[in-house]
Amino acid sequence: MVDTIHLWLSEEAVGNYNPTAILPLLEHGAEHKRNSIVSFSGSIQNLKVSLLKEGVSVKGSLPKYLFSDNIQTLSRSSLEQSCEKLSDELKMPFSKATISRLDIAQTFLMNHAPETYFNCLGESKYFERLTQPSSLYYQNTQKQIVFYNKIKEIQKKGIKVPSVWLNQNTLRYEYRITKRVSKSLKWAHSNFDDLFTEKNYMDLIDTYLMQYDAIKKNRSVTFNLEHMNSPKDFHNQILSMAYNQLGDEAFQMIKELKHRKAFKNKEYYSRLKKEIRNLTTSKCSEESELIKELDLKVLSLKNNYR
DNA sequence: ATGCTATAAGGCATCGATAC
DNA sequence: GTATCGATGCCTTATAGCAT
Repeated sequence: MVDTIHLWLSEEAVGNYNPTAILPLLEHGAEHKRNSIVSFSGSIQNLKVSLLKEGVSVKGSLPKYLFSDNIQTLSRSSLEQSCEKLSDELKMPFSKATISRLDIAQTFLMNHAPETYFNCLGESKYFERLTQPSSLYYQNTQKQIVFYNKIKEIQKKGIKVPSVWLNQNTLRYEYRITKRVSKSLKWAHSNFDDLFTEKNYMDLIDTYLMQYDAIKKNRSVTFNLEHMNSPKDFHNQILSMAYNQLGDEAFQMIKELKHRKAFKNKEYYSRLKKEIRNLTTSKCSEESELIKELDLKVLSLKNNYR
């Protein structure tokens, strides 16, 4: 579940903080001097560590740190284990470190090539959708959602593909909170040890699933006599087909209308959009097989609670 | 169906500190 | 020195809920 993390442990939280004593514990240790301010940097395994006068910053992937790859995702107990390992190796209490970035991620084995699923994943409120050749991004200033081909990414980095993934379609879905972690999760604070409680761990999974859910899924619309019981149904199906054909264009048009202040009241724009959403997700449209498969696989994470 | 309002979420400006 | 990053508080916007 949890992949990359950024931790900050302030000098007060450490107690007897002495950067020079910790430096020998790091690999590739180096000293930096700028404007007569001295700091140190180095790493333990894959984690990048900076020792500053004000405190310690640690950045990197926790499952890689604990298991040397991020195929496995961290359970709640292994999260706690990674904290103990880190605290042990650096001899500092990292359970009280604050989290400044948190990535929740999972790799799914799919029936088709990862890229084929991108088209079914439409807009998401508050995010800008950006397509790349082998990845799909949703961005705003504090969060990021990414879908990508995990094997391709591994190969790009020149790492050997793990045997369990050979010849598999690996779709990775990541949800990254890059700013204001505690606010985003609605927690009073976001220290490392806040991740270990059952409630919070479940929060992470819920948030991850909710973000997936919030992405509008593109459906295929076909004229369907089954659900046609009134003239209104007929109209609605025709409308729904038209909107489906327009795709995102309809929403762009509403944006433009809004820019021109075309409607009398500001809430009309969101209501119109909601109407369109309802229409295009109604009975007369059909969920694609691809989305059904992805839905099933992502939502099955609920079973991995705890 | 239409209008008003509260709420919640992200954006933006700013500040202080770090990185280069 | 300047560019960048993270935290914070306030502002703006989208939307849901309620009332007409």
